[in-house]
Amino acid sequence: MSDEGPWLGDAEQCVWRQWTTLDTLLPAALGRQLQADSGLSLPDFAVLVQLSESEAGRVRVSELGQMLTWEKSRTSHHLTRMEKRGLVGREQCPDDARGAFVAITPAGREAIEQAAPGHACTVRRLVFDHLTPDEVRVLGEVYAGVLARLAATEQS
Amino acid sequence: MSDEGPWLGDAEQCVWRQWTTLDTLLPAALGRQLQADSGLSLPDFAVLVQLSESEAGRVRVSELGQMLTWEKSRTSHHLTRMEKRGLVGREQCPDDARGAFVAITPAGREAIEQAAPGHACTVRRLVFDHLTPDEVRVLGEVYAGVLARLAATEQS
DNA sequence: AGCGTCGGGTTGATGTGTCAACAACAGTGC
DNA sequence: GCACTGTTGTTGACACATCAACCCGACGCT
Repeated sequence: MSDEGPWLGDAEQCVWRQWTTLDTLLPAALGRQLQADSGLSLPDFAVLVQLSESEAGRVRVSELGQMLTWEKSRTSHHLTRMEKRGLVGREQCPDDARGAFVAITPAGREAIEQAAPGHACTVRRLVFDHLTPDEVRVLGEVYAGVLARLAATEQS
Repeated sequence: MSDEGPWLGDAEQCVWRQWTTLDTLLPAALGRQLQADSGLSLPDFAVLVQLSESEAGRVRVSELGQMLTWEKSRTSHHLTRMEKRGLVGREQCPDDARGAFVAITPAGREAIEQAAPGHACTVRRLVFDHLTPDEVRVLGEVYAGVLARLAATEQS
């Protein structure tokens, strides 16, 4: 286990393939359900969650990017698409003339309120309903560790 | 836990956000390393792994799609891009005139042999080096369960 | 043979994500 | 005031992913 060569051990190899497969299939399945159910994509949903949880339903664009851990250009592009569909709107920032707010629109709020229960249910059905509290705890610890190492790598 | 409402519990909610964040950051980090190191993308690498592990370095296109759990059009589009860069080649199938083989080229083999150690090392550094065998085991069980439920959902 | 259906694979349109370059403003120091 | 630097956000070009539509050869039927 964890020997010197560059390669992964058998068990690790196996888990890693499951990991990448899941990375392909799970977002695809969740996205299809969400799309069919409410016309939202998974990224749309993530944006609307953050906005609807925020004070006055609006946040600075960069702040939204940090909450989602999205690159700034990804954020900008996606907001442009969502704005075109009337889910969010951009507003000027009084304090900082180069900045901007994104605000959820009534249509956006309605979309997410209609979409959320079904989405949460799908997540539970596919993932959490069959997990023990202990497994959830281990997942949380493992993910926290990987995220910490990622953060350490980024800033170097 | 796992009560009646459609929502996730606190611990589950937290793990789910970690999960989606990881889904954003981990492939991005791995992809950047791979790209900088060898000019390959993560999907390129996945294709080349399958091909280099296959007999004679070639497989049917649909078989490759199944190994990667990719949609057929994704497979086709990606092979077209890789073919343009000389990493793989398409060959006719003698048994079935509508079918096709993909084969790894010498350039493709060289690319993956040069890229693999660094990639494996990054995966170990970010993920596996800090995991106990027990955590790896739990991950495997959890992922297997989710994959099974996904498979069950697909065909319904 | 002729016909209908299925399956393998490609294509085009569109949505999504990344990088590099840029425009515009803020903050600091002179 | 003026340059310098850092930050906010947008844009364009390109890689990647999905869906629906399609082509064409295989297979089964009569």
